[in-house]
Amino acid sequence: MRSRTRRGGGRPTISDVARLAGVGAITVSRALRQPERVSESLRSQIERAVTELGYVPDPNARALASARAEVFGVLVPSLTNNVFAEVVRGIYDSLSDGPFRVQLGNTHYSGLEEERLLQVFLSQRPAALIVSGIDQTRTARNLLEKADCPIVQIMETGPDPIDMMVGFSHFDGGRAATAHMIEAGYNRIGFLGARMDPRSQRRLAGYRAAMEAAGLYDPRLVNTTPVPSSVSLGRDLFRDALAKVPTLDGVFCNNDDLALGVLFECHRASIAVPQKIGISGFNDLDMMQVAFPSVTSVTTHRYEIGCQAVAMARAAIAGERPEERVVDLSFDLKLRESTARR
Amino acid sequence: MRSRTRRGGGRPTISDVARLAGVGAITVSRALRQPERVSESLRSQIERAVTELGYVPDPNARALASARAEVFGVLVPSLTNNVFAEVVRGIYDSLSDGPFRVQLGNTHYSGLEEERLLQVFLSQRPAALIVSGIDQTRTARNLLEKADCPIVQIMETGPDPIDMMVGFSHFDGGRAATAHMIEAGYNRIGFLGARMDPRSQRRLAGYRAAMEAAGLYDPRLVNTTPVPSSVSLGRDLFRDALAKVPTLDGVFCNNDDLALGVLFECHRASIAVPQKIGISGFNDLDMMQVAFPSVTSVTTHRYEIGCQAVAMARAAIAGERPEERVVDLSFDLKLRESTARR
DNA sequence: GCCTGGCTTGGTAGCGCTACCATACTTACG
DNA sequence: CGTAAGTATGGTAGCGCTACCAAGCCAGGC
Repeated sequence: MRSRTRRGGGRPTISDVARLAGVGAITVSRALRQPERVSESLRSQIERAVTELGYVPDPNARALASARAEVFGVLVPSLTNNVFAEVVRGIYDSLSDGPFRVQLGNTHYSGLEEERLLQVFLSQRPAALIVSGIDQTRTARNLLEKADCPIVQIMETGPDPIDMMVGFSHFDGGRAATAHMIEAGYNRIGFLGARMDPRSQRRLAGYRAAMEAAGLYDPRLVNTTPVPSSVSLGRDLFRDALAKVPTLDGVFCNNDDLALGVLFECHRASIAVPQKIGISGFNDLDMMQVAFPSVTSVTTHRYEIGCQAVAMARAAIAGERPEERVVDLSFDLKLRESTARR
Repeated sequence: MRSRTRRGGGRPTISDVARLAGVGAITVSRALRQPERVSESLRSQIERAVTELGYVPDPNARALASARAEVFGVLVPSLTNNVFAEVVRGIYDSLSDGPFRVQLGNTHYSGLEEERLLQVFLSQRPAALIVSGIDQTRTARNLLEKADCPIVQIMETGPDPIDMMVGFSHFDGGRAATAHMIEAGYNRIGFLGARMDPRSQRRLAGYRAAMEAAGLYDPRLVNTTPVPSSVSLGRDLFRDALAKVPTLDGVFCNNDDLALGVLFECHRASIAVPQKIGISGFNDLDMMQVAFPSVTSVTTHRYEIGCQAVAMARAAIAGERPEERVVDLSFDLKLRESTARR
């Protein structure tokens, strides 16, 4: 184990390549990083030597020498939440054609954990940082402002970006879905919310704005819990809501998991959807349009958020900082059977 | 942008700490990595200096000097598949108390991509490697065998581990679910499979074994596609299966997404579950027990697989290589309403 | 013919850390 | 009291790479 033979286990180094190609080490370095700055003939010689030796540059040595690691630090609050999984997938896919690696951190929705991970990430001098949300703690924000690399805040847009932002308005999403339900003829629309992170809070605020605008707001309609979201939680929250407000005729759910739980519970209790109860979700997972009845939801462009964040960061790294520092990718309200009362 | 002021932007180095604490740099290094080898008094002096300067070691310099990065390389075929998301979560959670970072790679179910990522990961000299599946290409296997770090193959068990293994038998899982359906009185049980990666193939083999043992196997019952799994695909495959074999009275689905699609389609087409059609899934996502009717599925201990893989790798790094190199975490068949024909 | 400026190439000196060895000081033992 | 075998600390020499600067070469303009 860990044989620690000095000389790194015999892996070829840049000097080995240089010797074989009959050039200086620095020329090999250049040929690999900026091929256009090396003459055609030397370049092909070097390429041959690289292939022959199976040379792969050591990213650690590279990072140390250049005081910059080819790493994108990515901080998300959850690894299993499909929304963030999609964002992360977008990031990975967008980065796969370049030299950059991804360093993924799971904050578990904790500001403290975010600060800790930021410290760890920053110690590597990443090429860019992508962080979720716009509600960083004071300390985290300070760390980010001092970091000399591009920063992209994702998932939400808002005023006062640290550097760049890609997302959409959760408030508007919540309001649009709720307004649609009101228009569809529902009056006693409950709000079901799990976890209640800042984005959930803003969806709730959007719900409230729509309800108040229609003169329908009633705090007894709001059902939230700090517990993480799940399908079973959706069922439970719905049962509670119905017990508390028997006249309930619709629910706007914080996310699709909850909405699915509501839908199943309606099936089980033989509550007609959309006649007796209307259901709207948030995020528009694939299953929402397959469900029976299909479920109204707010499509969020999460994969695209990941791609866009990477694109902006890469532009900034290349010195072409985008003019628009805040990009709003918006959302689409998908109207489906679950709210088609009339 | 990338100011590249030599001297790394003024971050304190180990020498700064050493100077402030009035000790040698190497003693600081030791105090941080093996505190027990430094005297009480010096240690507290050093700790004070570290705090005062806000010193954070540079992992790149550390990796370069010690020829070993404190990184766990993790290769999974998908980031959005809940199964792997859970595994990855287990890995992250288990690693969060130590010095190790995680380097995650998405192979997109491609052997070639796996080889490429392995090259990239290996160039960092990771502390350990966790790879999904047991069907690595010849090249990938060679790379792994030559890598001088612990290797854990996860998700499946099988003969001939490269180093260590944690998983379960997909064949047995598929057979158990199918056998249960047969016992429950279903005869014309279809197999619905998406993606058909090696693990899906083995679940199919398990299905086939159970069907053949009962004298019920009929190739026309098998419906597979290389297309990635989704709820809508489950619906489509089910429709096809039913069109092809109108006497179909049950389906064993490759995974829960497909099963959910089948369930919704049954609702939509007013096909009674479990009377007319029995449904069994695989993986047991949270929603399966909430669904109406609740859906029989095979619980796989994916979070635990991640934890166990890390535990074994860490033991190996510490020189305490576990005696059992192959750990089978098995599965649980959860019998629910969707197969309760009688 | 000489100088200027652009291009290509190479040498030197680290980046921040740790492996290895050396040194001082201690304790145990004959 | 001398020696062996620890224990605690420090110095030196890199790890493999790149930033910075220097140098050589050519073309073009005076």
